[in-house]
Amino acid sequence: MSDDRLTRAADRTQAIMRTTLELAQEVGYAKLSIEAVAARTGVGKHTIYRRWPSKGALFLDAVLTPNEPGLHYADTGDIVADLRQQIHAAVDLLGQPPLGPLYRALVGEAQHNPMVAAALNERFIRPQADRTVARLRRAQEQGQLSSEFDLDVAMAILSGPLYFRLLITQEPLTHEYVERVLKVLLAGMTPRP
Amino acid sequence: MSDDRLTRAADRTQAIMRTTLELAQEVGYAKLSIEAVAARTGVGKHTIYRRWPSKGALFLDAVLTPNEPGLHYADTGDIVADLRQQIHAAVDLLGQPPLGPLYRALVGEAQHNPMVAAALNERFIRPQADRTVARLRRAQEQGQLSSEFDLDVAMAILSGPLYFRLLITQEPLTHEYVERVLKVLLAGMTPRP
DNA sequence: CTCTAACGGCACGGCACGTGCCGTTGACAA
DNA sequence: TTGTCAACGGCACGTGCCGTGCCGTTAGAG
Repeated sequence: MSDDRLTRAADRTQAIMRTTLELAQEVGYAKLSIEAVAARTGVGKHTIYRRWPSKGALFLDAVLTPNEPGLHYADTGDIVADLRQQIHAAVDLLGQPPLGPLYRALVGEAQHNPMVAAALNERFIRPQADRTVARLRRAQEQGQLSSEFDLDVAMAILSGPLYFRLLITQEPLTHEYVERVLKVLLAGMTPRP
Repeated sequence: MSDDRLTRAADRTQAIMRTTLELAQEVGYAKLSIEAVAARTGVGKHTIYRRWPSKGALFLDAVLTPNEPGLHYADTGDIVADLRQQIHAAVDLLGQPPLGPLYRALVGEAQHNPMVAAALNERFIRPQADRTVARLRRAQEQGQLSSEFDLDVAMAILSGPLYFRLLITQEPLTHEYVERVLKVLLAGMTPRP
């Protein structure tokens, strides 16, 4: 079996990513070192550098891999209910530990490291945004939204204030807050006669 | 004159901050080192550490000090015109070099360093947000906005999508984009009978 | 004419980086 | 069964920057 080789390698990869998340939660991303990850995992530094080119790339993989499928996105036929469900799920996921602080650090690293920024976009941001816009488009085609309504901007208004709180003002993300955002968005969203 | 002492010290402070911005633009914030700033400024490292406790604090000061007054905020009596003027000024300031990339790096650092996050909030984010909400409140009192309209959320909808583009999707900040955001916001903003 | 604080220059120990080398392990092919 | 080979853990190395001492100098303050 050649599977054993691959399985052993995959196991090590998983173990390294687990240790990375552990250490990041204990000391913070800024003080995280590949040296420490290697030591705690019981692995040579080469084994890490063979898989990831930088601390940022390792951290990105460690944070995103367990959340790869992204947020669940229902289509119940009711666009308001679906948007509400989705934005509350985002608050639950990003607004609290464990993922919240890790995700904040990941976005922070993306500001310094273009490779991390690109990968974060492709693996998490864009798929999520695309699903939101697609759902909005279906609603628009069914006449639940005004036909001139700007779907891309609507998506940005759903996400932007959430990220603004998470990254800029650093106030807690609450369900009450996103509900207020949703309310204002809906005021400009419903079809006009 | 004791002024000479203070003047010399202030001159050195200015020179260090100038060099910091220079080097940050040349090599990026990630590769910026206090050692290099000291060397290029022709200054001992102590002289820097005496003024700032960390690279992050130095960078914050270097970026914000020249932009301390914040964005100009007119009150022409027309709330729509004022919001439009203000958000376009934000695009001009943050959407392009030199400040754009520096500001992105600053927000990134704030995700790893609570002191930087707090100072960024107090010196730039909150004053700006407060001015926006205050302007909205005046408009509301004058009946230009519905009395139940959520002013804090309106501010977040003005800022959030802008930061979302700047930090997350990293698409260029354009006047056309913020104009679309404004249009959607206004749809939920006007008074209802 | 001292006194003193801030200074530039230099050296230091410490840490993490990224990269070599070496001996070992274990799956696979001959 | 034996030989091959890639991945591995362990170790050491040179490098860069950290933050902090010390030392001699400089230029106002008293």
